[in-house]
Amino acid sequence: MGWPELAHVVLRQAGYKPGGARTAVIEALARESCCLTAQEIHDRVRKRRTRVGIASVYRALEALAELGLVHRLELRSGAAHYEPAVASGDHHHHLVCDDCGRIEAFTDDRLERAIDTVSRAAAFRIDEHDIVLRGRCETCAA
Amino acid sequence: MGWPELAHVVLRQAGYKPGGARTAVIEALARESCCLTAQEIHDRVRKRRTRVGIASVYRALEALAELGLVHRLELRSGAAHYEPAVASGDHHHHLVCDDCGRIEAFTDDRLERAIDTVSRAAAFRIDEHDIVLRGRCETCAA
DNA sequence: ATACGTGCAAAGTATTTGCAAACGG
DNA sequence: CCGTTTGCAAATACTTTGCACGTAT
Repeated sequence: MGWPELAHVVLRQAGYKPGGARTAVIEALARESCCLTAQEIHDRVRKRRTRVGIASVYRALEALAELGLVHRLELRSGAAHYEPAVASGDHHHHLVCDDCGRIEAFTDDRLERAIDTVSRAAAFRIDEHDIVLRGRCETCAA
Repeated sequence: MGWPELAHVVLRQAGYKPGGARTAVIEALARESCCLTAQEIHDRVRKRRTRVGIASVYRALEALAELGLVHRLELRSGAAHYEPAVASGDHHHHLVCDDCGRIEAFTDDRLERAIDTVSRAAAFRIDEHDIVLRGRCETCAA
């Protein structure tokens, strides 16, 4: 089962009824699986379906984030970024260029294990983690 | 040399002239070294010095962040949080309760080493990293 | 004297909310 | 039918900016 199907199942189980706007948001997220802002999602959705309000995009993203289906990232660019939260496999984190804003994904097992250990030892019941490395990309460093 | 003194030296070297508002912001940050919002800093500064504009607080924080003297954290609470960036020693990260918003600091050497390794291997020239673990605090988990 | 720092008010931007109409079961 | 979802517009919250005045060198 792909992520969009999973999203629909989980939403239904949580008592949400299917609606055009939310479905379109899910499809847009599935199509480009990394770091879209609400505006970017809105733009993409509008290309396929006219008359979609940005408020509906925000509402859809809020519901999806609440259910753990999308991951919300604060990358300091002013607007939040959203991406599908995949159960396992391509769990990743981000590099951000402070100069040009370029965003790149990376994965690292050792880092992940260290995070797991800390999470288990913590007083909080941890169920999510955000890691962002900042600096300059190859181009901007030159 | 403590952090406030360091901040003044670095600011002067960068061409900034001393001014009352910025000095007050530095003192406020030094007094409570973890996670204050611009509003909270403004409130604290006003208790000691009347007639300080929130704009000056933001301007001071921007200058300090630019010079690497304060660390800016996006914790999803709506407002950004700021804290002194200490060279070494008590470099730390944060646990955030998604329910009540409680913020707690933690440190972990193994995690830090893993981050260092990833940073060195990355294509970007990394000079900063943000790590946030999210979940429920002891109280809210119950 | 000159340029930078500051307070205030206004503007800007991302996000949320209220409400009536459209929609789906 | 009935409650949920949606689009639109207005409201909100945080942050930035413009400008005249104060302040330090």
